[in-house]
Amino acid sequence: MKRLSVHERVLETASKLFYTQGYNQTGINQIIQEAKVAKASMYQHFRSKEDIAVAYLSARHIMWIEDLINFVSNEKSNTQKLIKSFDYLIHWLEEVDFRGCGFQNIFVDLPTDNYKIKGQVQYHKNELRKLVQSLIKTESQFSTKQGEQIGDEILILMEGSIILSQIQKSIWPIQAGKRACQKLLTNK
Amino acid sequence: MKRLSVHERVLETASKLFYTQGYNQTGINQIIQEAKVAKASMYQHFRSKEDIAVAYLSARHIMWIEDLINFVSNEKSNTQKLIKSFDYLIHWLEEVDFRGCGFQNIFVDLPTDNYKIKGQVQYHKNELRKLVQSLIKTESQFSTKQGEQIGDEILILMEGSIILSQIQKSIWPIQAGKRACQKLLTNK
Amino acid sequence: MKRLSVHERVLETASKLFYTQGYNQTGINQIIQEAKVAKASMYQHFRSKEDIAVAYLSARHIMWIEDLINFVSNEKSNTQKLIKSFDYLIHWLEEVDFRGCGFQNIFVDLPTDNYKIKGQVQYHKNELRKLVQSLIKTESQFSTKQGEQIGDEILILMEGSIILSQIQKSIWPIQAGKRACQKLLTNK
Amino acid sequence: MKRLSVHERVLETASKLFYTQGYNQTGINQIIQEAKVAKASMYQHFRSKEDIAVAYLSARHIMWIEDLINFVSNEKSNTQKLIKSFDYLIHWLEEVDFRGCGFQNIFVDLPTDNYKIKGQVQYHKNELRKLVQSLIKTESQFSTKQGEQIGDEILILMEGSIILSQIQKSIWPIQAGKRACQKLLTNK
DNA sequence: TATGAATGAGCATTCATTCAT
DNA sequence: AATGAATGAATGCTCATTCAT
Repeated sequence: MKRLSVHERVLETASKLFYTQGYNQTGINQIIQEAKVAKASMYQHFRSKEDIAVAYLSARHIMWIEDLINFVSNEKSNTQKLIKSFDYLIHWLEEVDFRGCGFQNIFVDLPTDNYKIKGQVQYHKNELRKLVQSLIKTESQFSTKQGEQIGDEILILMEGSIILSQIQKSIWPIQAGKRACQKLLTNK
Repeated sequence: MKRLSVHERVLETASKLFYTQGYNQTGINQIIQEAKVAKASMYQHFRSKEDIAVAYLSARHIMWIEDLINFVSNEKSNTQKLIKSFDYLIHWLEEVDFRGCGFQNIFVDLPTDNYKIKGQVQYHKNELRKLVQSLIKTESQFSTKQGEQIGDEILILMEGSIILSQIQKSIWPIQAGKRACQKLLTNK
Repeated sequence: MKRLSVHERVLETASKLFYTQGYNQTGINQIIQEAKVAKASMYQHFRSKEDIAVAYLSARHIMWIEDLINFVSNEKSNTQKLIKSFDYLIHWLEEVDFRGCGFQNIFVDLPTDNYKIKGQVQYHKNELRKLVQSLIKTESQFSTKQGEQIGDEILILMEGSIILSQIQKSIWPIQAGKRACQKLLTNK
Repeated sequence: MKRLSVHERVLETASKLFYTQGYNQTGINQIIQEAKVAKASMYQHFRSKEDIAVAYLSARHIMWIEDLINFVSNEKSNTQKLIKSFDYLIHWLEEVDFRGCGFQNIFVDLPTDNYKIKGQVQYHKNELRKLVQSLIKTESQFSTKQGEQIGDEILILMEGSIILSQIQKSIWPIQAGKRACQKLLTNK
């Protein structure tokens, strides 16, 4: 009566655990136990714990960006979409009890030379940067240069909102981020 | 010819290692080895690894805030001091090869119930918040409410600058933070 | 476009690996991977890793003895053939970078009760013994008893030459064996 | 009521197991279980299984050479001592049920790049070579060159006797070795 | 106060083999 | 005849902590 494949169950379970408990706090044993999979079965699908993390981040990237785009899709202007992005953060982070960004979280307590996982994180943040910049660029009130700069500034607000809301377990940092975003986009 | 006490040597070594390698990446054995202290001696001064972390964060808080205040002390206005704060971030993070914020870093991959360490981090970020707000408040151009809000927005910029410069191993996120800070402080 | 059967490919691959890497150093997975055979297919042809080893030794025995006989076939007398045997050892062991005797090698780090494999090794060494003795027996200068004894002595020299050349990764032990063989055969 | 230290118990147990079962057949778990030592205690005394093997070989070398010298010490001439050496092999190998040479045995099924252990084996065999040659050299009937050569030939006989007696689980290979040794030493 | 020795529980990973199709 | 998926048991090793002196 198993509906999901081993691969799916492992990835799903690991994703949940990596995100909610942290990467270092999650052992292989817990993953296979909760995924109801034999250890060797798991290792047939993933070469290492690191590889599971890469798959987790890869999938999370796609979903997260998709959800964000979806969440702001009803806004008329790109300016409004950017501002609405902070409502997305609120919506998301409240739901997960302010567990913060899975990408940030996994990045900061990794051995220095773990390039695979770190690379995934960098890729995700780069893609987010591109997305934000693409939304800005079409706004006629900014020059290309101005647009790029404001894009980065909004990115910083997003990252800061996420990490501080996690530490303070509160919504206010995201609200502050949103306010600042509005000011940057509307005050020329 | 040991000049420092056991307590000091452990704390100093652990601090360096926790910050540069990460908390979970640093084992008790490495600490005592590099501190040249017997294991049981260490445990006589610190009940647990967790306790060392608390002491580390406690000391780091004082130093960090002090350094920041010091760095901006030559600026004439508080507005200038706030903007200069981002130069402090640049100065500091370049020096440590963009290792990010020791408080953020330790917070995000901890067992859920580790309130001691998490509390220290929250305390530090709260104190930073107070500091920023105190600098804003005396600026006559803002109402109390406005000042509090802008303070939080700048805080978000700081946190975002730090974490993103860590992920991207680059200075640009801090520069973006600084630009945004300037806009927020000067555009009313 | 597979030219060889599953059975052949497994046996060939395993033989190469067992000999060059060692039996315990070679896993089933490496065998099936390099043989490009599905695991279950392999197990349809061989009940166990042990069985593959038996087949490997069995085939190796035939080939090795054949090669030896061939190598010395141009010598006129049996005495000359026996001495030439040591040149065979040199020729062979240099080629395989002094990897030693596949039979000796597999014998010595096996579970005590692995009679199947050990039996194959014993069989091979017995056949070699018979071969050496048969070459001696027709030499008129020795009595039957003398011949048997000298045969065993030469056998010892062969075994010692092989194992010591492996440990020392050098040709000199085989040369010493050859010298001793000559003395035994010519000094009555 | 433990009379032996952890270090001693581990080394003693491991030595027994490595020799009687083989290196690859012996797991860390069996060692600590039989030595009645906690795993982490063991790892405080030995960095790795490999290191235990090195210590085992190192101790075994000293003991084995000592025993050999002792066994032949009553013989009058060095020639007699060399011949008596084969009685030592018989005495020893019968006692251990023809388990062969611990050095040979560990050498042949090791990963190619295990230089630490292989180095110990080479060292041991080199020392044995020196010992045999030193016994030969003082025998006036041989020139230096002749002595060196005969020394190596006897060495080959020893190695061959040991490995073949192990495979055949019999005394005859050692007796053959002894006979050949006698011939080499007495027939000029 | 200081310490070397010891520990149990846990880590990620690999093993040869079998099952279901 | 052939195979991809799955498995339980074992591998060597590291963890933060405590004990005995």
